[in-house]
Amino acid sequence: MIRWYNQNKRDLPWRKNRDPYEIWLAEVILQQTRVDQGLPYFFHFKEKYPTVNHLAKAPIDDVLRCWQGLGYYSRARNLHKCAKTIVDKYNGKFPSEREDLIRLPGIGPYTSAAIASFSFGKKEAVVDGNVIRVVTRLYGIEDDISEKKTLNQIKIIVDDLIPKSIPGLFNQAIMEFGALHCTPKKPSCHICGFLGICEAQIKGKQEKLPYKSRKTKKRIRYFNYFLIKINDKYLLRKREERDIWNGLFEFFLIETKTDMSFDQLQLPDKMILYPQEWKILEESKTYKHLLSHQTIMCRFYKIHMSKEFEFDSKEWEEYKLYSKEEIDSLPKSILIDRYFGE
DNA sequence: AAGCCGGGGTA
DNA sequence: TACCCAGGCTT
Repeated sequence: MIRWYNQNKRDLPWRKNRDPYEIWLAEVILQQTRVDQGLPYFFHFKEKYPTVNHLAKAPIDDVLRCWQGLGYYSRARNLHKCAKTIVDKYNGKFPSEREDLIRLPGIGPYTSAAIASFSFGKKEAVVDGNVIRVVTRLYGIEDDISEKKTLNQIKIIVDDLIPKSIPGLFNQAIMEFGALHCTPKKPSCHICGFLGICEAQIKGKQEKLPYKSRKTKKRIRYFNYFLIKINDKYLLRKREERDIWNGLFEFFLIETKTDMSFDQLQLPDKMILYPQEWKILEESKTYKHLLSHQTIMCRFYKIHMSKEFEFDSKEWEEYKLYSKEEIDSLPKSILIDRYFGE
């Protein structure tokens, strides 16, 4: 495995040194994210926030804006929380023990082992998607990886394999092997050093493993956004409920359970009461925005409002006016950003 | 233990 | 369309 790694490894920036800040930043960015997708974000974060102190001092909206487009935005909020904790409780220095690291926000079983082994040379085995795939194939484990006991079984195997002298190198090697060689589809078995040893390959089951029972079922939601512009400013609010895009900004939203035309929407009372004070200027096409667990069907309506219109009812209280320049600097979903960019 | 949280690449 | 990605948090 290590021989393969030395010959085939990618030249990745966070492998250039053992700085725990860089390792941590890279690992959090790469959670459920491909290296190619995360790479530009890593460079941007490192440039804008050279140390954990810079990151801790930044406003959360700026951090989220830098994170925009990466998804799973709780990662960005926890990244920021963690930076503050490192500065406040650890004097700006990352702890080296896994049991301390795992208590920090956004750092779980994988990331704690990654930082401890890569940065501090600790013998802590990482179990990520790559390791799960490599191990279930090599050992022919057909158990359901949705179950914790299967993951524990994998952990025991890797704990036994990981060498005392070079734990970090081994962790890097097995993950890189999974990412580049032992891939989910069409693994490179024909040129594999484990040919004839790998249980999955011997049985011809390499693409059947790992087996996962859990399937995420999708929910369809209908978003109707109103672009309300007054004196060159737009009405936006920050999403703060337990839902997608927590912490990101959006236009005035009416969500419906079914596909509805504008006439069918339940408009705010003030708009029903004073129909002469507003009108629709434009209706967008329907955008289909795919998330891994939801499908958002979305339409944007440009609404003209008279300057006398009063946003004093409860339905508007979360919303405030922002200039175009301010909106550029605010964190938004890719859906909003794309539409507004047009 | 199960459900939730994004966006993009690939077959 | 379905699955996956250097997972973690909440319930």
